[in-house]
Amino acid sequence: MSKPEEKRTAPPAQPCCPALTERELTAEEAETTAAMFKALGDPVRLRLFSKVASHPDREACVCDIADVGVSQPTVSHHLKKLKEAGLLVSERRGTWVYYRVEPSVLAAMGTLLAVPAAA
Amino acid sequence: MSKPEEKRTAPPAQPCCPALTERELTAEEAETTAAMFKALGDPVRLRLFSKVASHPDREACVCDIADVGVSQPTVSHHLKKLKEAGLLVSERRGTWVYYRVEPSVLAAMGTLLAVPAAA
DNA sequence: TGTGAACATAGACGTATGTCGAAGCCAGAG
DNA sequence: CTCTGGCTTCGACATACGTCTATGTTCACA
Repeated sequence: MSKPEEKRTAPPAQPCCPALTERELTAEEAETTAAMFKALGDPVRLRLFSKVASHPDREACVCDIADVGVSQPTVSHHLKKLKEAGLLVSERRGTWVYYRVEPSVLAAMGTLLAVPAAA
Repeated sequence: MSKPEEKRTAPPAQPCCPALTERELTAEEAETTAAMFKALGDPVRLRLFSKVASHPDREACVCDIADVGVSQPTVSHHLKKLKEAGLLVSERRGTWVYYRVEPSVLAAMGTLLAVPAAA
């Protein structure tokens, strides 16, 4: 524990993987992808994400979404996690900070869960 | 039509939700839905799930998927979690136990992440 | 320049989670 | 019945996680 490990703030948002039903994921793919699912795996984070995602232009000021039943620092903490997972990006505009969803990542996850018509 | 359902600690997520971009989730919806994402939020579990999902007929014997770098009891533990989340169902056939994906749940999650063309 | 508002960071604390080895259960073969 | 192989459960442990309060930082405006 010596060097400050830097967390990814840039989206890994590649066409990361095929549909889960197509072929099994490699250990590496699983690591990356699981991180995204994990980010949405908390009720508070999921609500925050859906609040941002359902806002006009899919972006929202923190002050507009902060009412989720936990303290303000906790909200900030969760938004940071979502950002680190590449699901949101943030931008400061004067007094306020806006969070916006990364559509490519959303699409990638959708693809991952796509289930072919074959039954 | 209706067959005896097995016990789950997490309720089925059939009617669970609209797309995340459509409207914000209620606290209750978020709770249910987050549980599913959480289940896929671990690399080992995600690999196990993709192994089952990519097998013929989307089902596989434990012995076919157990090679994910952790001990066998740990594999069993993770499969149980996936089952509790409603993502897999299991069935014993003689000596072996088979796990199968629940397609409806997969589809529900896909819908959740669907991104409208609203750009 | 000072003050207040909006967010972020730091540190602490209790609980949940992932992992293992050992032991238990169940079904098939002798 | 006994033995053996496949899988689950049990008990224990270290770490990660979510939450809080207190404190920082950055901006707008008088």
